[in-house]
Amino acid sequence: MLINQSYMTLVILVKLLYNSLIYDKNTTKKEGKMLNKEKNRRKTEKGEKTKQKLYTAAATLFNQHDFREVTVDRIVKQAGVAKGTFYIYFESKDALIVSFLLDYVRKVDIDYRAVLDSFSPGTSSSRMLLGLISKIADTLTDVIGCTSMRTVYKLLLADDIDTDAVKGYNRDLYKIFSELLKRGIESGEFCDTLSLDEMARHFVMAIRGICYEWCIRYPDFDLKEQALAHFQILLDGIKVK
Amino acid sequence: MLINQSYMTLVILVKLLYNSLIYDKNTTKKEGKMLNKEKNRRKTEKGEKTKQKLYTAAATLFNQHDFREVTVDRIVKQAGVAKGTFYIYFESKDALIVSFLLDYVRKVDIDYRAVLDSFSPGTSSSRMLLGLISKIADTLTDVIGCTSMRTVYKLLLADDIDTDAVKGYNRDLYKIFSELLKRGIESGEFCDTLSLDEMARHFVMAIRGICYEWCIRYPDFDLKEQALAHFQILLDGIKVK
DNA sequence: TTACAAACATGACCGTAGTCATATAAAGTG
DNA sequence: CACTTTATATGACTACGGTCATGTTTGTAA
Repeated sequence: MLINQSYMTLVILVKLLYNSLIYDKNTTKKEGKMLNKEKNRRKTEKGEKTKQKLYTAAATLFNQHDFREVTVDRIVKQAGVAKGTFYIYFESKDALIVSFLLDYVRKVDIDYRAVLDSFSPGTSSSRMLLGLISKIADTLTDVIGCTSMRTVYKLLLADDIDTDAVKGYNRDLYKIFSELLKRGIESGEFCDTLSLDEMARHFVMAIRGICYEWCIRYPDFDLKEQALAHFQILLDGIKVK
Repeated sequence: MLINQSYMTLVILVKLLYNSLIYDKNTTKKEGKMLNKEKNRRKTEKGEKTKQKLYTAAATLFNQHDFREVTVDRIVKQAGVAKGTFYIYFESKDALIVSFLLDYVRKVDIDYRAVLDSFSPGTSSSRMLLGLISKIADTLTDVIGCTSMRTVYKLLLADDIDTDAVKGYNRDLYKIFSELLKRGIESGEFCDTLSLDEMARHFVMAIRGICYEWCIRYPDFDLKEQALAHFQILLDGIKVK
């Protein structure tokens, strides 16, 4: 349902959506303590192995069933460990899902610059931006899928995610847009009444609004088509008249 | 926390967000059957009374505590009925929350036309639209509140909401935008490269994107300011050059 | 070796949303 | 009236996410 590796393209959008959303108990906890001698590596490795067992079990199940259908009990049973053990390595089921989605995204992630570079140098910034949007839409539709995005959006709204983590959640896409916008302003294509930062922020907001709409209206909503039309308006709004 | 009636303004946005999202088991079930003689009204009234007891109990608790803190057990205890009874009248706890929010919104809702009519006849459509956005932002910030909006957005993403219900969720705001856009096009202020329908759709999407951002970045996000800036861009994008 | 701390593991246990077989009472029907 | 149907009500029960006191293994240091 989720894995569909053949489609190679970029997934900036999703990546940024999870960025620093990941609060991996294990990693965080160890960061400060595991730089001891080599001796206790055996201890650590055992834990790491258990964590991996849990993760693998979960991943297997996630690929076969809906997130909701995969219970923690099933995961621990499949992994052959006790339930309590799960919570040694993962903050919550949600945290594991986020972790899983992030890993998945990493696999299909490629350098967005490759996409931008594929355009001939003379291409207008608008065109490049629309090209990027197009790619993102394709990836979301064909690789990530609506179900996963839904989960992401729900998790982002979860109360138990610390504010700081959320704040930096979209640095990446933000940066890309920022660069493209800068290019457009410098070439005199876009006007600079708004600061780069603000413009980029609005673009990120827009793309999330569209994605959200897609999530709740799926399948009666053509993400790519709507996204392109929407950004066309936004671009017209910032173009030099 | 939620009730703050002194602030009288419109809440189209939220209203539309729930519209037809409400699947009230009782009402739906009865619609086809309760048009019998007057005799069975006593039966119905008893049920209606129980439902009211539950609703009132829930409302009381919701006004004192967070939605999450108000458990179904607490509600039925306060109402003095058994747990199973709750599920006769409400599909789920979420459904009740949605119902509650909708009712709440109805209370603070006023005719949006009053707002639009408050502008002098010569006012540009852009200006009116921005005025509307401004009002909506105020209402969301001061009356509805971020917590409730968060809940709404989460519920919209819930898997167990039937697609049909979601589809028509934004008719109202859609209509308002549509009218304003029509006015703008007729006066030659906006260009008509896109159909009215599509333009309105994009506006609705935009406002939800901004609200979503507000929900996850709260309190470090000025909804009104950002919304106005965003719509300024969109308006520039559809203005006749 | 002994003692102790830290990592690792366990499963009984809890709170909560939601279900269901069962029961009762009211309304319709003949 | 008796009989059936249907709305109403119940609370024990299940499923699931998450917790915690307790126990076990492993590494370290006296």
